[in-house]
Amino acid sequence: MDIREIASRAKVSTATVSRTLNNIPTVDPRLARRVWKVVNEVGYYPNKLASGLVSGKSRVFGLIVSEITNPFFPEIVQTFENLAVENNYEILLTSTVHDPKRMELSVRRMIERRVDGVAILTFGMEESLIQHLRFRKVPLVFVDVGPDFPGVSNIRINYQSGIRQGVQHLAALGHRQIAFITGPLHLKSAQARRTAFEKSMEEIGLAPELIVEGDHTMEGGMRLLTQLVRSETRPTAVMCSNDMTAIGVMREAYDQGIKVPQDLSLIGFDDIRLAQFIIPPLSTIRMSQTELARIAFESLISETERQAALKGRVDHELDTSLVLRRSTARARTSDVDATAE
Amino acid sequence: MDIREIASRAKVSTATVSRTLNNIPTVDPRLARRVWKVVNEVGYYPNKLASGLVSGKSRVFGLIVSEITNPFFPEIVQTFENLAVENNYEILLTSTVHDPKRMELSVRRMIERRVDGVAILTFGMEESLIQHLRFRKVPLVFVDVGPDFPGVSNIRINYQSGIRQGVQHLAALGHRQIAFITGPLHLKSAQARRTAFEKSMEEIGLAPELIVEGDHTMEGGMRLLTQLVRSETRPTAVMCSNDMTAIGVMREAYDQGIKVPQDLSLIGFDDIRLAQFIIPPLSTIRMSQTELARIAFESLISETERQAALKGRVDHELDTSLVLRRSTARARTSDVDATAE
DNA sequence: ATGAAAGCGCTAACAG
DNA sequence: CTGTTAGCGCTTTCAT
Repeated sequence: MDIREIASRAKVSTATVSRTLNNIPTVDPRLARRVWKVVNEVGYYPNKLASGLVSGKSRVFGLIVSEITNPFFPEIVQTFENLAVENNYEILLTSTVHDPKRMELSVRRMIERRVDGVAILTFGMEESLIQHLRFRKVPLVFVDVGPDFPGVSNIRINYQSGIRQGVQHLAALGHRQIAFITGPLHLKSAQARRTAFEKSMEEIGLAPELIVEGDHTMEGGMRLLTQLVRSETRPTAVMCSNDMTAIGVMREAYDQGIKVPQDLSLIGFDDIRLAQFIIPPLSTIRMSQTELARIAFESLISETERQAALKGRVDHELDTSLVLRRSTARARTSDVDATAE
Repeated sequence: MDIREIASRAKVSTATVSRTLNNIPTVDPRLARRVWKVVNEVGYYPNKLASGLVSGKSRVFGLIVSEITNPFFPEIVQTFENLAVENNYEILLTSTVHDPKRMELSVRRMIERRVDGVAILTFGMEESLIQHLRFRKVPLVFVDVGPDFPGVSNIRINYQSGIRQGVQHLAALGHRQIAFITGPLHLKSAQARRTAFEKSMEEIGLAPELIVEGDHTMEGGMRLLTQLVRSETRPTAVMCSNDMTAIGVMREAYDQGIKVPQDLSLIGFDDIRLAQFIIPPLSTIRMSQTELARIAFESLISETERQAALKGRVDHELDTSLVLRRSTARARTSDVDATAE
């Protein structure tokens, strides 16, 4: 069942069938009706491989993530898919699982399928690979780390806004010994979070001294809590570079009989869904995953539909902000007294 | 840059280029080398839309899930993608978000992109939609609910094995009042779990009386724990039809000052990743998501590569089993005494 | 073993 | 506004 068959049954040309299917407004409504009738009767589904081939538009957007099982991503993928459906696109989902080979393969797969744009949400990507995409004029959108080329856009995260709120919240609760567990510092996003923490502390006259390097995993959080708790100046609150780390901290605290939030206040980062489900619900800095996905998708759409002439690199902004749940509490006054006496 | 360009640069025909790229063994190694050399030099990536169009094989498998953000699915999607990469396929991921329109759209999208097979992991799908796929001879694989057509395979979950282990574990711990929170009973999979529970209880001479209908959400779990706790025969242990429900129970128990596992033993179902992260780590019945994905993928591959003649409906089996963590404990002897006196 | 050539199903000029 | 027609880039007979 192909377009010719429909054309002959509806007694029009294939061009007319194509036009009606694509909602070109210039077709005579009477012919259009005839076409739709046949299309519905025979259950005709146009072949997108064929139309993509000839039109040069596949109507597929690539989405490269680091790991689908990383709780940060499902929400993003879902939102991306929702938007794809609304806009009549498909999504080609690919994960790098932190493997350079796999990353290269991702790019190759995108090109072979002739995607119309790709969102790269891996927090880091080799520049040589990007060139492959740019060479083919595929619109690209990155988070934070996009290189400065025409046609590649960036979503700049405002880490400072949320982290400052977190620090000030803790300070307001009477905390002075506030620790920070970073992410892997080879990631720019992890560096940015640490810097934001340092700045926020200094702003209010606190020394950002209790900073330890984590790895954005639960295991890392567990290990580092142990380390922090043994240090000379034991923190009364800890902020983490992501939620999984905070969850590790919470778990280890539980195992050691340290009560969150009574004995230790805790703030995460990202606001993955899981943050609401754990006990106690985790206060965290939200970096909205649905917003992120939406911005990425819209960037791609607008870049795709723009005339080739005025390809630009647009910077988008995404704010972060504190969402309070139940993992923070006032610093123990007894501690303060003890120090005071 | 197309196959003709490569052919002319390598001084061979396009047919030879095509053959070498597809690893057809009959090409002269000397020619093949020439071709590969040019391909690599110019960075040629064959157009899969074109090859799909002519060969009739898109090398895309559809994967329909109910919701990407449902913690049950990310592991499945990741495994599916891993296997796709290994086998040189892409995955067309679609979610129904419990919306019949969206479900219909999913099927349409699959057909329009000419997928070579589709795995339907939505626990329920209208038969009329399935016909669209079957009409086009697209191999299908379902979980539990696949209709009895040639070319559609089924993965049968053995709910009984794991649920029996759970019940017996609880019984061995001295529990007699064991409640069960079901899923939405319009789902066959939820019914099957309840039935398995009833049977397991009866096997050991316990009456499966404390059964309440949930909805597989955390909120449902919270609500139903409240209800159970107020009932005349208050349970000392509860099993849930899925992990999210169990997490809701745990959360509500925490809020009410009921300690898990000391005051209440709890067992979930699925073994989503989250089960390990919550506090205390949740004991649950594992239905391996990676295994499920692997079986689905392999079913599709083998059905795709089979000669059209011998299309069959293969049934696959997936076992479930108890994984013990820290949400169960011995029933309070004081309670038993109290009842005895 | 290799090449020439005929399409796969569709869109987009172009002509009418 | 509609139809004719020339491809899109590739695979696959069919000859050679």
